[in-house]
Amino acid sequence: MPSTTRTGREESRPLRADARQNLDALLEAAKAVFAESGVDAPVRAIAERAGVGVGTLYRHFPHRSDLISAVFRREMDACVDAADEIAATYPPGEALDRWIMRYTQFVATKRGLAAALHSGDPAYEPLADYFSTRLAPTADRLLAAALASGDIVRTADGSDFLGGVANLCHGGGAAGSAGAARSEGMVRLLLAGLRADPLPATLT
Amino acid sequence: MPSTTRTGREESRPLRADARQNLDALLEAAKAVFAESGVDAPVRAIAERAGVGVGTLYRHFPHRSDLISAVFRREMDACVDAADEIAATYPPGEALDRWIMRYTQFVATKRGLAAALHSGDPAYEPLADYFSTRLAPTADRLLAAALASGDIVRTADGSDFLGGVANLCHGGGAAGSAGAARSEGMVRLLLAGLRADPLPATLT
Amino acid sequence: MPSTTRTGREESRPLRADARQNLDALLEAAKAVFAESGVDAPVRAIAERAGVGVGTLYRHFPHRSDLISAVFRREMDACVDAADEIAATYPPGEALDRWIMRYTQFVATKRGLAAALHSGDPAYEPLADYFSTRLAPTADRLLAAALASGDIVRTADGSDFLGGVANLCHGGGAAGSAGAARSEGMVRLLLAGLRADPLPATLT
Amino acid sequence: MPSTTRTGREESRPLRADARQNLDALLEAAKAVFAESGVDAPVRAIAERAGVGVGTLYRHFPHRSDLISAVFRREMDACVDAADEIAATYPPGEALDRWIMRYTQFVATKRGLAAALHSGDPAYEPLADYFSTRLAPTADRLLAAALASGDIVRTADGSDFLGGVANLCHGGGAAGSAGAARSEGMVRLLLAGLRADPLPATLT
DNA sequence: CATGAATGAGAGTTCATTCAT
DNA sequence: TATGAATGAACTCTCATTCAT
Repeated sequence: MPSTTRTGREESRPLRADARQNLDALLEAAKAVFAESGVDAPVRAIAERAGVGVGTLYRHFPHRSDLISAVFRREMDACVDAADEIAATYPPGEALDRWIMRYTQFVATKRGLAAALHSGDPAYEPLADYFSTRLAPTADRLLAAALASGDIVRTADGSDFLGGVANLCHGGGAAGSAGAARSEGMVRLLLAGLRADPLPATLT
Repeated sequence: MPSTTRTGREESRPLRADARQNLDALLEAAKAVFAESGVDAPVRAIAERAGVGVGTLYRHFPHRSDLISAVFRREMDACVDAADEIAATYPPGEALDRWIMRYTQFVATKRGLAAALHSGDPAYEPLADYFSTRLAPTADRLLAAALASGDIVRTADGSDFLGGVANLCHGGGAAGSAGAARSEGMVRLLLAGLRADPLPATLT
Repeated sequence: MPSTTRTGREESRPLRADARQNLDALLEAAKAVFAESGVDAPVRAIAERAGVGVGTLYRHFPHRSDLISAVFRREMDACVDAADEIAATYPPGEALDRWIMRYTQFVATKRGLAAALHSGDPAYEPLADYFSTRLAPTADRLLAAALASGDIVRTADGSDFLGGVANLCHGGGAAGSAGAARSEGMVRLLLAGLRADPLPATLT
Repeated sequence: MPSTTRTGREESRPLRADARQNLDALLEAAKAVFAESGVDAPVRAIAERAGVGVGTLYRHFPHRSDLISAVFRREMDACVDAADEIAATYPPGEALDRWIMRYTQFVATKRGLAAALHSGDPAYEPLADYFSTRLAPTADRLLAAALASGDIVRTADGSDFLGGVANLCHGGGAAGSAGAARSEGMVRLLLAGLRADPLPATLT
């Protein structure tokens, strides 16, 4: 990998201190701007918020998708990390519920995450891969545990389930607290669906 | 229902035959383009697809929201109309399920519908009103009937429920049939949630 | 002249009654719209105000300049006609002043008249010709009489003088009554200039 | 006076050399285009003439009025500066005449200046203010001096007088040298008006 | 003749991206 | 390396003019 291009994904050598600072500032700024205006927000808004020039942004993140990926990955990591603690603290069913709620917090400020993942744009494949590699298995694990314990009676693909939850949260963020409450209700209903038994033939 | 659907502002004078044709072509084109590229697609793309000049589009639909509203309203009408027949044919629970599935077909190609409804842009209020006036009561009715019959044991606000279903379907359309299958599974799970009993305290 | 094109300028045969009515309505509407929005006002605004379709406007006045000319000519005629009466009633100097003031009324609502006349666009030549043939000689006559009587001590080319007065009135109309008062003061000063004697060498 | 005239909003940081060049090119181009086609000339025409992209124009002058103001202000400054020298060289009456003639040179290529000033558009208030603050007092000063010396026997509001002179010059530029001569004659007549004594009651 | 629907060139404006400094 | 000025494609919208009805 040449030293001139760095996507923020692989780092071949330590960044200079100031470069590191800029990168952090950019990630913070991007997170905030994405939450406010969605992932299609003007590049300039992000650079300004980070206090750097747009050129610097492009140096670190040649494509918009690189920035999006980097931002979301950081938070995916935090979300995944929370799963262990939750699983250790609560019984399987409750752990599932609680982690999903934790996940909704992550997803709440990610306007456009689902759209990006499903856009078909190959630029987002790394992000989708990361999702599949980290978040989906976590969901699978919690689902399996809850099913094994009998806390739920039906399961779903972790990736699909998380995708659904993410979708349910969208618009919710935009519409203020009332929208958030609506979203939460729907997520609860989805979780309830895992406990419904028996099910009419229509839904099988 | 008369066969003439116009710009949303009822006019008393009949349209000229060619104008009527253009209007239909525009609605068809808009529907297709919206499905492909979302409701923010360039105006020109729609006009070109309809085989008319942009001026013609603007004559019929001065604001983008007028076009969006017109397109969506036509299909909302069809969707609502389907409810009566379904309700007359199937027992309440199954009727609910079937109608929701019918609704997912409507929603599948409506990228941006939810975003528009929640955008807060006053231009979309008529559309939101139409949703509240036509679709939401239909859902409420079917939910109430299913609850009364015992086919479901819990209910939800019709508007919220439809919003949730719509959200679950997004991206599904974009990701091809696999995505559609995923969406459908999640919608089924949401419908299952209405049948879950008892529920753990966490989800109450 | 073929019967299919009629510029409003020459009329080879009597117009049908309804055509005549439309033409009058158009001239009235154009006058009003020109006064409000200047001679570059949208064609449609004029047609709508006249209660006719734009096609009708174009039938009578194929070019914008035709309409402008027709409108202005009517009022030029009225203005010229007023000169006789004024000249018969007042001494030469006062007659000049009073007629110029009458002329300012005509010019006040003619935003863009001067611009049109000086645009160099050959389409306005007929209008300029009309101006030279009717208004300018009237001014020349009154100026000559006032000079002969000694009421003024210096004269100017009638066409130039009227052009100057017209220019002085512009912007005045736009700025409301305060602007009109300013314009009037400047016109008075110009008229005063005809009485200044002797003049410093610089101004000769 | 520093040689750097910018967008009208004073900025503390020095412009980059190339930016500075572009800015100058834009001002030159705008001046030329305004003179040729008036202040409503297409933005693109100005950018092209300056050899820059439209984006560059918008960067320096977000609103058309900013560009107009910048162009006109440069020349207003030059015109005002000329007054001191003229006043120091000639007797009051002649100084007035000569400066007004200098002013007509400024105004000759400013199609639309008066219209802009009187448009009522708040965007032009800064320009109008500049006019009132710089040009009008200069005229007032010269008028007062000439009146005090007896070179003229009547005065006028400096702002009104300059406005009148500006109006007299319009169209003059467009109509070539003949038009310019006509305009000049009228301006001389206006200046003569300040010397007319006594005046008939009609003009008082 | 009258109508007004359709056309499409053209104007304004934004913003992703490049690259000179 | 960092900056932000410059670029220009892309988009929205208006309106003069034509022509089918």
